[in-house]
Amino acid sequence: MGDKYNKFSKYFVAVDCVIFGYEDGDLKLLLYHRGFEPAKGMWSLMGGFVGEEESSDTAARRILKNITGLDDIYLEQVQAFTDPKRDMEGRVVSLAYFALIRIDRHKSDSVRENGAHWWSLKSLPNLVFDHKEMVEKALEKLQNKAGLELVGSELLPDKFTLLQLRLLYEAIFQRDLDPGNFRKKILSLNVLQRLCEKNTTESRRGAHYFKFIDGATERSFERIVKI
Amino acid sequence: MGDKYNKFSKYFVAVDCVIFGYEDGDLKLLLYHRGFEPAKGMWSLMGGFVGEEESSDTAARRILKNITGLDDIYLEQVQAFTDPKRDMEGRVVSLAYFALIRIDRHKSDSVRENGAHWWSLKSLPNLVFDHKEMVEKALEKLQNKAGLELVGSELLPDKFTLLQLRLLYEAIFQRDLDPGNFRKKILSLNVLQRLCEKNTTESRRGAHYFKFIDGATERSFERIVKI
DNA sequence: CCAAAAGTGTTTATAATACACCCATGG
DNA sequence: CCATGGGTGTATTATAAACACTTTTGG
Repeated sequence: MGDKYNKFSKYFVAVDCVIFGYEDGDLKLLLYHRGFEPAKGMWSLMGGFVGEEESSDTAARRILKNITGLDDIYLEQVQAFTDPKRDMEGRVVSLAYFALIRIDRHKSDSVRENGAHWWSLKSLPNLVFDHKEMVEKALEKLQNKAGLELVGSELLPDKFTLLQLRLLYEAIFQRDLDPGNFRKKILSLNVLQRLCEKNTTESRRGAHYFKFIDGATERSFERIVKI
Repeated sequence: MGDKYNKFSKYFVAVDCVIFGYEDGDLKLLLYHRGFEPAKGMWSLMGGFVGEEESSDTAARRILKNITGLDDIYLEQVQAFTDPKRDMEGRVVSLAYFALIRIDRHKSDSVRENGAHWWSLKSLPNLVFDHKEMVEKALEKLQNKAGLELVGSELLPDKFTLLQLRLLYEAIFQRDLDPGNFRKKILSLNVLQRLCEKNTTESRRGAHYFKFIDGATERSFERIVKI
């Protein structure tokens, strides 16, 4: 490489992952207890520095793999955070990502070893630096995505009831949705297949399980939740 | 500052601006002829490196001010481009921004001095590096914004006809819009004020000029163009 | 029996779309 | 007088939202 840019400054470049999971009717975030300075002992997003041979996407995947053991995680860039004073230990430009994780699949022991913990979105602890702002922007992005296509395959188990799917959407949009209208809307997308099996633990009558039809284009081009 | 991060690598951090303008019924991009290596002589977005005391937002504003002489430019971050090989001259992480410029206001002599030129979005030249991808992502963001709130005050002159506004929207969404329906939709937002003056140069009958009502919340919370 | 979710159907309100039609006027 | 955009009105269709009602079953 040449030296054309040598008069300009270089900075650390990090990624921070806003990791969404869904469990017990609650949208959750995977946070960890920082084991190093600065801000040692405080709660923070999962992050790390971008290596010389990798893009930020690759770095984010590497970090998620380390923590959760998962390879095929849905990942989307949120935005860059670049305030010169955002990290008191040095000039760090951080690229926020959001990830969707199926909690039932990830390696929970690896998560625990890393001092990580799932926190309900409704009661987050104080976060270091500008991580709270990252969470807010990531939630906006998630709402945007979920409003245009059916998420769920990235967050729910293989089979799930429409109640579970609706509760997920209510958690994402943080408001109630009409059960009847939601059911009709979702089924009209033709991306779910009803299974014969029923879930009898969450209602007396029992609700059919559904699964995503393989290969059904999830991007339905119809608005699922009006924004 | 400490030395906690010293084992990690540092990279150049740049911003590249996708500068939209509107003129003669055409959505245009301000590009410039690179005067330095690498890729000297090719067309490129306006860009520059982020300084030690500034955020990337500030850097983008500084660059836009240098080129156009304008201070109050609408600016939004698009996304980070981080491929390790995206710039052959060194590891440069670039943050793409999109800007909306009123061509009638900017300092055209300063633009010319910088070797810059307005190109119609319909016939762009080949761009260096990943700048074409930046333009595509920026247009997506612009469509998203324009679909949810009335842009125009950032791109059109102080007074304009509804024909001009519709042509702007058709340029942004790259499809035709029904004149009657567009008019009703726009006027129902109650953010435009009809002036007594008429424009008689673009139609025989003459069309009323409109202007944006000061302080009218532009974010109308109604969808202007369905996506 | 009753509460609670499952599942279906109906009604109303609102928004998107298509398009007809008259107006004004420069060439 | 006529082509062109200005401007208004209306019919049709699609979608969102509200909500009534019936079914099922464990406690």
